[in-house]
Amino acid sequence: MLRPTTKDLARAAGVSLATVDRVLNDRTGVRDDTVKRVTQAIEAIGFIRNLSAANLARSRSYRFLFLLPRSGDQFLAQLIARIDEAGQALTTEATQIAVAQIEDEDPHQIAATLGALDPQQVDGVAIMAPESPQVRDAKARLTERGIAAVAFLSGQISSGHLTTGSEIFVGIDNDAAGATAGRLMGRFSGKPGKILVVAETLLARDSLERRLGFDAVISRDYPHLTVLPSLETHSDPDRTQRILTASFTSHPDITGLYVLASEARMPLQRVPLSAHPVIIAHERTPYTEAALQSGQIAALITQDPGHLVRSAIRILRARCDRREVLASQEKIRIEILIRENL
Amino acid sequence: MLRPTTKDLARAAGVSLATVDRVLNDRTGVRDDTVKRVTQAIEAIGFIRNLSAANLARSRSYRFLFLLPRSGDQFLAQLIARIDEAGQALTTEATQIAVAQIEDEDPHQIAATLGALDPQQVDGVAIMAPESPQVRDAKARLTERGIAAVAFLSGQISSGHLTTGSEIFVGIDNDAAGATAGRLMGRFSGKPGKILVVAETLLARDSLERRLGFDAVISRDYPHLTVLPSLETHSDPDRTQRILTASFTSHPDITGLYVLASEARMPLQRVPLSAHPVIIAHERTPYTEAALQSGQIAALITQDPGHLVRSAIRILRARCDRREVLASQEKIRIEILIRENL
DNA sequence: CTTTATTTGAGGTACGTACCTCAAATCTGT
DNA sequence: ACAGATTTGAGGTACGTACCTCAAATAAAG
Repeated sequence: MLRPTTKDLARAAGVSLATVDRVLNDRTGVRDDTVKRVTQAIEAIGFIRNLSAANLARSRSYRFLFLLPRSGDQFLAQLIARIDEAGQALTTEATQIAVAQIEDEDPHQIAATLGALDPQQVDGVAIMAPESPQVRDAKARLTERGIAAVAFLSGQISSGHLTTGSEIFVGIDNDAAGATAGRLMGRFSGKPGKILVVAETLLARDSLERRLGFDAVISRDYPHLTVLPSLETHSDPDRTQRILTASFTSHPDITGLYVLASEARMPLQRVPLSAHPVIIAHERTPYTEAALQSGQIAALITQDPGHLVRSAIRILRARCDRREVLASQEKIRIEILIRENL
Repeated sequence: MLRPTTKDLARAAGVSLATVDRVLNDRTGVRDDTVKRVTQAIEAIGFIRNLSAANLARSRSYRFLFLLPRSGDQFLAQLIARIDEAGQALTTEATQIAVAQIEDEDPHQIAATLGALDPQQVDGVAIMAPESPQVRDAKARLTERGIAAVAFLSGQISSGHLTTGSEIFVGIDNDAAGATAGRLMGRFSGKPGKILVVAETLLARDSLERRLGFDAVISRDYPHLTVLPSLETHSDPDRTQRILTASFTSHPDITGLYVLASEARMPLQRVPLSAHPVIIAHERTPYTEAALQSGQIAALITQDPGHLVRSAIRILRARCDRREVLASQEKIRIEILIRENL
């Protein structure tokens, strides 16, 4: 038996096609008990709306926007590449993907950009922006105006939960990611020593959470290792050079280096050749990949940009269709990359 | 501007809708130069066939079959669960998924099952069966009869390639998976010692390849570790008990245990409490997951069953639609699982 | 230049759903 | 029981494509 159609549903509910249509599309002017009869019939015959046909009929298309920061590293470039790729692949399915980049330092501009989005032109937004009251507010108003939204990679209220209320977050649990790095650092480090932690900035919530997860594991299970206070590069080569040289000089017993940020290129180039620390970094980029291949980096903790992008898109589509998402499919894995499983 | 339709295409090519239809659907009775005019117009205006509408019009549905072995462990159970889940999720998209289990020991029965498939009733098959001439033959004939096929998890001609000719394989590179296990074993093992390798059987190609990859890394980079000859459990508890006890007795310096098969439950229960080897196993099951949580297992090398299933389905669909697949999206990752990134 | 074969065009129906209009049926309050 | 409002039904058109038929146009053969 084929899937029941609206016709079958009308017959089963003992109403006309027009009424079925009214119920299915939340139109007014249907008595409550008639609605109930139809919804019961839906259950009874297992009616499932044919979304393809529906989208065809209303000539609907999904227009999604990825709102990304302007300043970015290779990881951001990867993301954009994956977004474009997904956009290509989805033209078949009436889905258009656009990317907009904004200054990440200015919450007001982000909020303004979100506020200026026209529901007539955009159906959903994936927002990669640091959490702030303005942004949260703007996001809430987006939903009111019928634009779907997901927090993309940053901006989550707290780690460890896929959703906070109706908020959806696409990305990994950064605390767990840090713990993963910590565990590997512990297992890879045979002898006692100090561990240097380098970040671009500790203002970013994700870096902070990773550091916390990292410390928790090291201090609990690897007492022979000491984690030094985080160094912040602020994306400044000179500064990076200075603080790293100073650290390696004052701590000759550095046996590990943990790079919190995705931009591992700069710190790694500054590591003295004499020291051979166990290096663990985040995110896969052409540079970190090469460093992993060459043996300079021991392991990478990553999240697959392709998965991130596709997950965000699936969630936005589900939101637009008022469908539930399969949470199990949307959990982004914390991946461990070594030379052998690149 | 919206996506061009067949009407736009007809206008652009200077032909009628009927002719466009003839060209698009490979019907006979169109002059070569007319075909060329249409195909050129397709390029020129960037026409993309609306697959939803096409499938609606021909009321097409995709019916796929997963052919799995009968005898199986928890990993197989996971696979089946994911297949059912995917089937649920895809009812929206006119895709039906069925599972059939056959005796894995008998290539003839597998070939016979494949041969008996009716193109009227099945559009594609994902085959999880050991490689054999009969099966390969039957698979070739499937394609001739218009049924799409992918090798699922086993049966690949050789590792390291996604495709061999037009053959598609869904699964990980087992040699690399073994190498990954080897690298972790090496890094996790501080002091010299012997490593025990346990498999269900070494007749299975995947176990063999994993072992080779494992050995290569250990012998090249970790000379202080010695890998003992593989032990085969043959799924026999008594035998497992016997050979493991014997091994731990005759080699008191066993510092590592590598479990090749997905069924790690039996060997792990037989490891003497006195020994505290670094244990690395394959596949995530309720049992291995618990062992990872408790700290008995140091790391798991896995492939995500959900990804495997969805990849197979995507490939089968693409085959049916005569589309190309995005290779980058279909590469199954070799995942490393530790307690922190479960 | 016919005759025949091949190629093309015009038009229709269908898929399952959305959305519209108008008339008919049913329910309100009095 | 009636006017008025509300609810329902019947029917149509549309989305983009597939697939069918029949006639008209064109090409190849005699």
